[in-house]
Amino acid sequence: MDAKTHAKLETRARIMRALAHPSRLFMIEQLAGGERCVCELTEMVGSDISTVSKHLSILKSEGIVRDEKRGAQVFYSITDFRVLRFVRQIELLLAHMLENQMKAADVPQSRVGFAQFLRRTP
Amino acid sequence: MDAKTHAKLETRARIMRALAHPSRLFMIEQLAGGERCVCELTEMVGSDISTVSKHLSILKSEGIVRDEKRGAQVFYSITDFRVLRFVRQIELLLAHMLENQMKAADVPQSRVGFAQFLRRTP
DNA sequence: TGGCCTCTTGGCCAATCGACCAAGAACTGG
DNA sequence: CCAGTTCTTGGTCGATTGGCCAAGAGGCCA
Repeated sequence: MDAKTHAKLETRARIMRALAHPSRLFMIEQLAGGERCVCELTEMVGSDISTVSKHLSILKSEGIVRDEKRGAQVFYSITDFRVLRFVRQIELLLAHMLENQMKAADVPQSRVGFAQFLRRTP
Repeated sequence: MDAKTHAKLETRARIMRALAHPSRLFMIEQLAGGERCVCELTEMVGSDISTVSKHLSILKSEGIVRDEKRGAQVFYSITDFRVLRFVRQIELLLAHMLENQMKAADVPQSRVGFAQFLRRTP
């Protein structure tokens, strides 16, 4: 693995890591509906405000969100809504992977459809 | 944040976390070219074989790769190639976010194009 | 069988993460 | 100016991560 390749993968990994936390994903979903100040997000997430602030700074450091100070409040918003499409794709990915697992399981007579499987595992 | 929402986000986050490591992303890229046994991947990554094995088990536990034992070797392969498209999308995302940052920077006379910017920061 | 190869697992350790609290910076309104 | 609100930052602490080594399971072949 040469240095250039490693640098590129390191960058990819940093983005992934920034998105790899439920609270951060939650805030991104909330910001999909428009900008929010830190105290609003704190209320929604339910953690300490300092925790939320740090989560936001992680997202900001990766360029995923942008902040704008207005008075005493700081409003955060999504810089590129494509990131939203990106994180939501995981749902599709999961569905496909589940489907593959079903196939691999080699269910006799294929009596268990994917839809039924999904229904049974909420 | 209700329990159902949290569970869904937790799942998304787990996938992200599994992908949030340079070596794991590297192995996924390598597996794009077809199945590989652990020792081949170890050779490519350059870490200890036990480290590589653990990385693979993380990817496997999230259903991203599949393993098949043949003799003394264990061959890993990608379960759904959509995951490849997914991780590669980060490049596009990054490009768009950089572009946004350029706009936000409010460069006078817009003399610095995005392409030039990219060239200057390898 | 015995030695070799391949891989996984457990143990250990340093580094990082994520939570909260406390302190303080910055703005607002009385 | 002072009190109150909003937010960030530093500190601390337990949990998790990621690396290597050592041990052992399991397959292959002389």
